[in-house]
Amino acid sequence: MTRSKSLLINILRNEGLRYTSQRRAVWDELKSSTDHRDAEDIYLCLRRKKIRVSRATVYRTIDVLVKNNLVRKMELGDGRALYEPRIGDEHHDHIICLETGKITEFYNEDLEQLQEKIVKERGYELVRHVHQLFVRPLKK
Amino acid sequence: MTRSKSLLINILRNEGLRYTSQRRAVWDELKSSTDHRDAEDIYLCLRRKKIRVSRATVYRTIDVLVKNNLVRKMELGDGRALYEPRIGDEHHDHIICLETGKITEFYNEDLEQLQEKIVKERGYELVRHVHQLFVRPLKK
DNA sequence: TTTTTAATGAGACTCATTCTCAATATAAGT
DNA sequence: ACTTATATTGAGAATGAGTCTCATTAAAAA
Repeated sequence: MTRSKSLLINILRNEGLRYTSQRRAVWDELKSSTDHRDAEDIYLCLRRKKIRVSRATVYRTIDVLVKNNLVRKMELGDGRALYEPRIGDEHHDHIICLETGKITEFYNEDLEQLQEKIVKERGYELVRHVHQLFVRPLKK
Repeated sequence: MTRSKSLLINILRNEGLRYTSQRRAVWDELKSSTDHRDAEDIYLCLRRKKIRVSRATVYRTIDVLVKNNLVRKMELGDGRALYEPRIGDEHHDHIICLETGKITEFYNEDLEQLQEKIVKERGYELVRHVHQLFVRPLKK
């Protein structure tokens, strides 16, 4: 049994959920690439591979994976969301190029601490954050 | 003619758009409060005041106002958006309390500069950014 | 095995938002 | 002012991501 397979089994067990072929397939598909993909893309790729799974199950499974930090959800702000596998990865935010659509990841410790400080000063504790930088290539 | 009325007229002129009672009504409604409100709320408030306007026009008008910086759009990430008037206001981001739903605005110069630095290092120019801190009240 | 209970799939549904297009209103031209 | 040309509007249909329902199917327990 591979490490990531047992990882999935453990997560499902902790959630009181069963280990099914569909859940395995969704997780396998997600971790097959480090791209940022939407649920529809995952669904279509599985169907193309002749794996019987429904959209509902793809959405339901991704929710479980996100909740258990196997997958990171990135909301685009217009109602769409992209997902990427978190195979032992560090937290990061995204730079989205408006011209090319390219998505770059970034992480900055000062920025993280600044956020913590800002909410603490106002009597809050940070649960999660959304931080996206929409950019254009610098003209030379 | 009030300052904000002529402001709207100028914006519409620049966009090659006509000054209509509906567009005036949407802007009047938006600037009547500094709250973060959704398009449906604007629509319903106008209807309650017996102003004849359609949802389509509310959405269309808000888009123009956002494009011209009379209104700030805040995307909640789940497909909904809230709007607030920008009457000579400074840029700010939002802290959203997950328990009470309360929205607090914040602005931090260091954070703004850090963002600029992060994208510049990667050969980009910052166009806009989305930054939301989802929080919980600190337990005493 | 048999039983119990959870998971699945097809498609209906939701909800914010956008689109369509005939009817109407605005601004320009005279 | 009046007419004309064109932009705007409204009602409701359409969209699209995501969720829900519930009869059927599949895991796990007994």
